[in-house]
Amino acid sequence: MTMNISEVARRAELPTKTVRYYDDIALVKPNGRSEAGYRTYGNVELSKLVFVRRARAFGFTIDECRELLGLYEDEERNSADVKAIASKKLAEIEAKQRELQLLHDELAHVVKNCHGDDRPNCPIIDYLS
Amino acid sequence: MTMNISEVARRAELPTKTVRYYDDIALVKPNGRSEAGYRTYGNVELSKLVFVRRARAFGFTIDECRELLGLYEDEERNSADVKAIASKKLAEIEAKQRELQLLHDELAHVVKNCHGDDRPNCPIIDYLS
DNA sequence: GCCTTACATTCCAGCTACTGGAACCTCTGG
DNA sequence: CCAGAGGTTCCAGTAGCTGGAATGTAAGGC
Repeated sequence: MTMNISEVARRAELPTKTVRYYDDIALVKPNGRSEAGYRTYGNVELSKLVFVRRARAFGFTIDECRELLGLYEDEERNSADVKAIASKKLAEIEAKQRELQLLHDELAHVVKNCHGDDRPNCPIIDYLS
Repeated sequence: MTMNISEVARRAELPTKTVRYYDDIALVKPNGRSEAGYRTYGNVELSKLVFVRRARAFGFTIDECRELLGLYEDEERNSADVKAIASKKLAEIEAKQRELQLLHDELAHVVKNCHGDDRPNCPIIDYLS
């Protein structure tokens, strides 16, 4: 399964520009180049791109993504290290889940309590103050 | 309850630099200035800052935050509009929740399946490929 | 074989959302 | 009155893309 940049980008749900940028900064490298110099990608690279997209969407920095990808790549690293880093990131994600729930609830409150007709003065204003 | 910038920043869990920046771009304005020109903040501004911090942490842009804050502020806007915008954002947040769960599960898989001793070769490598 | 169209390349400029630092002013306690 | 903490503005720099120009290449129709 070998793909050009636009196909891997489409599947990873990332702009091609971003995929090219991730190559430039050596975050996710193509698995090779064609005769003409086109980047080629396989399924492993696709998985990494999807993973990075998700991690980036939740505020992990590029360097943190590098660290997270390292979990999959560095077979030399012993698995106690892997487990320690992954556990730390997992705790961060769980904290993010709780915060996201709070944001969700705040907005749900708006949706639930605004009557949805044309009367002005949404009750959320009192709620916030 | 009136606060200086450092106190409101501490409570909102934002850097003072960022709070000052949000004033500059007119996202969250202080409720006034002291004699000496110090920014002053009340509870409403604090709530807004917390709300913005959460929204920003999940990839909403500054302009989207402006729109979301508008839900609380614009008493002229009829509540059908408010409800429509809030519902749209709520759907986005729910999509983010599902994506975050996927990221969580992927990492949990690492934590669960890496034996956590010093044997190399974490099984996640096979899982990804 | 050539033309068109779509897609690829590099490079460089610009944008968003901060972030650090300099130079300076002000409030507070000893 | 002075030190130190915390406030101000302004300007420069960073992270992570993102758009555009100039150019090269693969694939199907005439």
